[in-house]
Amino acid sequence: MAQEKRPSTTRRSERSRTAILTAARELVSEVGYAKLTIEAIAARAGVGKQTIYRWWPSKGAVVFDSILSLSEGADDGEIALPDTGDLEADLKTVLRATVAEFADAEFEAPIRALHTEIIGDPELAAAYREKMEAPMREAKKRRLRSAQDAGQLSADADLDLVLDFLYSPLTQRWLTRSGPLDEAFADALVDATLRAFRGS
Amino acid sequence: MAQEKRPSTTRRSERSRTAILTAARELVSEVGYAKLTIEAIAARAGVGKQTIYRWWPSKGAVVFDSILSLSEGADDGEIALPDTGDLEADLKTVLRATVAEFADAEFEAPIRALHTEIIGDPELAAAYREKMEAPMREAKKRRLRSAQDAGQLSADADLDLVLDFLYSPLTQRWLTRSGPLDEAFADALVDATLRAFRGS
Amino acid sequence: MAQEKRPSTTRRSERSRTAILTAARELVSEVGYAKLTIEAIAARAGVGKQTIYRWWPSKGAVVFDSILSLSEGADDGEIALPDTGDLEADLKTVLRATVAEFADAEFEAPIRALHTEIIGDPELAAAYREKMEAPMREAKKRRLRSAQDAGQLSADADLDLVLDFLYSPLTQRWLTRSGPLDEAFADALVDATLRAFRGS
Amino acid sequence: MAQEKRPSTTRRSERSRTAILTAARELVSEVGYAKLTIEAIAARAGVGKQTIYRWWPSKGAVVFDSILSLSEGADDGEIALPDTGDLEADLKTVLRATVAEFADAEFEAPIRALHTEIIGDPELAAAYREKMEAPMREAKKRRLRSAQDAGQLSADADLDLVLDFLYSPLTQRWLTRSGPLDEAFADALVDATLRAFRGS
DNA sequence: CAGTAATCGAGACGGTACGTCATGTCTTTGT
DNA sequence: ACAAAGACATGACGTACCGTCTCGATTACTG
Repeated sequence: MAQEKRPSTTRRSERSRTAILTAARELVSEVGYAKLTIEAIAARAGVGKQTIYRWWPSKGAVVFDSILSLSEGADDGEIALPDTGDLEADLKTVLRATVAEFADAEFEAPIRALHTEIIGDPELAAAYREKMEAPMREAKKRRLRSAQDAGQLSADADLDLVLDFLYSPLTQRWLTRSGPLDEAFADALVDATLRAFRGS
Repeated sequence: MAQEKRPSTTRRSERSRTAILTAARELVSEVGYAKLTIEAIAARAGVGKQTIYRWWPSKGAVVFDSILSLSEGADDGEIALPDTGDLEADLKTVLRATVAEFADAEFEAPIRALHTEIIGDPELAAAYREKMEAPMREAKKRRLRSAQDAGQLSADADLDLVLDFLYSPLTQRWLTRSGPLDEAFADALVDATLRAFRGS
Repeated sequence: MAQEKRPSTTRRSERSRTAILTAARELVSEVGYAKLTIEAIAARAGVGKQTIYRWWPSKGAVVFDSILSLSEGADDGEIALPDTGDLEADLKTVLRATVAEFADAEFEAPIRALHTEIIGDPELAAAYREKMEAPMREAKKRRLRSAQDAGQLSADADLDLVLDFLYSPLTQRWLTRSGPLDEAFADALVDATLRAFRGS
Repeated sequence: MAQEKRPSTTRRSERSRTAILTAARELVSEVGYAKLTIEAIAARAGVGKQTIYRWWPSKGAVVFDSILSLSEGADDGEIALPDTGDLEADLKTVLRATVAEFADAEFEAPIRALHTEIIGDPELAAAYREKMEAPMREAKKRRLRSAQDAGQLSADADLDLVLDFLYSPLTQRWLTRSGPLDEAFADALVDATLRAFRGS
């Protein structure tokens, strides 16, 4: 819960915390991030506004935690990407899955909201990278390293760069709705990326 | 001015229009997009609020026009990227220039503001693509086509995809501040992209 | 309207002003001054809170004006007390009327509210004296002067002191509910006061 | 301590009680009654809010007790007004003392606060009369009775009315700041009152 | 002298109202 | 006829207190 300043003397109500996070998630989906208000979250959660202000510094932080709380518990263990030995196939599977996620309004709305806020709030951006992006990025790198060991990827490839090539165009299209976001696109990204970083 | 609903009877005060656009640009730089208000723009411009509401549908549209007005007149003629015959060198020149732009707070702030709004406003996003991105994209494609003719780029390369590879990682890093944005990064993007789409 | 800071450029909505004053009067009677809130007044009047804050500096000022507005128009002409030639009878008539007013909850509540605020707000107290008490006090003094001319009251009696004797015990009993407030009391006040200030 | 509902099993912390009363007195003088808050009293007294709510029913009750506690111990014995045999002189002495009290901000502020609350709270008003006013009023009546015995005051004078004449104008002026509150005024009140109730 | 129960400081809680700010519309005034 | 000025109803902001409610930690009576 990087965004919260939890004091040591935690007399905090777990019931309220959960209700707030749930309300935030629901409301983002229903009215969108721009029209989301602290008052509406408080009302929906059956909570005083002060209880939100006491524990979160901003609307963005609440939404951040509301998303984070979805994957709670799961992130204790390490995330693992499929590893069938066939890098191309595995990457296409993963990117197609990402494409599917971006097509699901339920998942998409809160994350889009988060990205809106991230652009203007460096602190929130840092928290996002640390708590949400980093674990996934590490998992992906593990898969790529395995590919390097198998000679499917150049041994000296900059893995961060590889991931940028795979995911940035996807994310960009999703955020700006600048083009079709389908499996063909995902596949094309994998193909081109592998051409660029294939082992000699 | 795609965002404005200019009536046929244009009795519009050019003085006010300019003052509003200038005030908007200044204020975005000074206080950021999130804290930008119509009232502040009107006050700074010495203009009634109604004069803004009469001609622009939203805060985003004003900012959009305020950016657009910077490059006014220039967009009549065609933009042309350098073409020395050396694709790699030319692309690195161009991407390094983009990196430099993103480092200049004066230029960066309003465009960052615009991106914030674009994420949540599909209409504004379309206007952005049509009025601001498309001309640049076309110019870039012309340069790439020239490279295809010269055999420096695969003849069947999807040029939109090539541009995505070149620019998406750059834009993504800039927006999310997720890593250093320097010339080395620009060069690496060019190198990898060319590896992926080099003519056989 | 001593409490309002009416600017010269009065673009003020008379409809709103009246609605606010009426709502204030009603609410004081209904819930009492202590539980009266600006928000409730605004809601009842169908008015934005800002419209109240724009024109009145405090809750007390609104209530003050709401009372004042009752007697509006009437205070242009001079108020006159009955003058039958019989001072004792006339004073008893007037004091009995005051007693009756204090017994009427509709009239009593707002004035009691005003007194609560007056104790703690010297500025409001001054406005009260100037706008509401002074005209009545003058009218009473005129009657007393007529009595002096008729030799029913000592020529050198301090008329302010006479009025204090007549009204202070009445007001005090009313405010603190420290004793019965009836016609007998009113009569006793007149009798004793006349004994003290009767012409030799 | 009429306002407290002291249980038989008094486990109550005398230290806390005193700290609360002292804090209340100080704060009324510092910020005035209207801006006095339970939270501020608790904070200043180094006491939990509940400790106040446990023992007092209202803010007014705390202030009431805070004033009452000043004169603690003294009220066991009977209060006696000076009795030199000269009623006029004695009354002037006493009323001048009252005038002096009202001029002392330290004494005046809490009592003014109390009066504010008394106007709107009949229960508190009753407690005030019983615990604070009654003993003084009795003492004053004893002095007046002594004057009746000495023939300085009409034998059938209503002593409560006499006291109203002496004190109401004084209290009224003090509360509403409607005029100068000086020794001349005190003397004038005594003179007029004695004229009204002098023995034939 | 231990057990136990009420009281204590502390402060989180669901609320209400505060006074301010900005929205987008409407009205007045000056030019 | 416009535009500046700005009042208006609306509604969210973030803060201050309300009175209630846990929390341990004293504390002082009782068994």
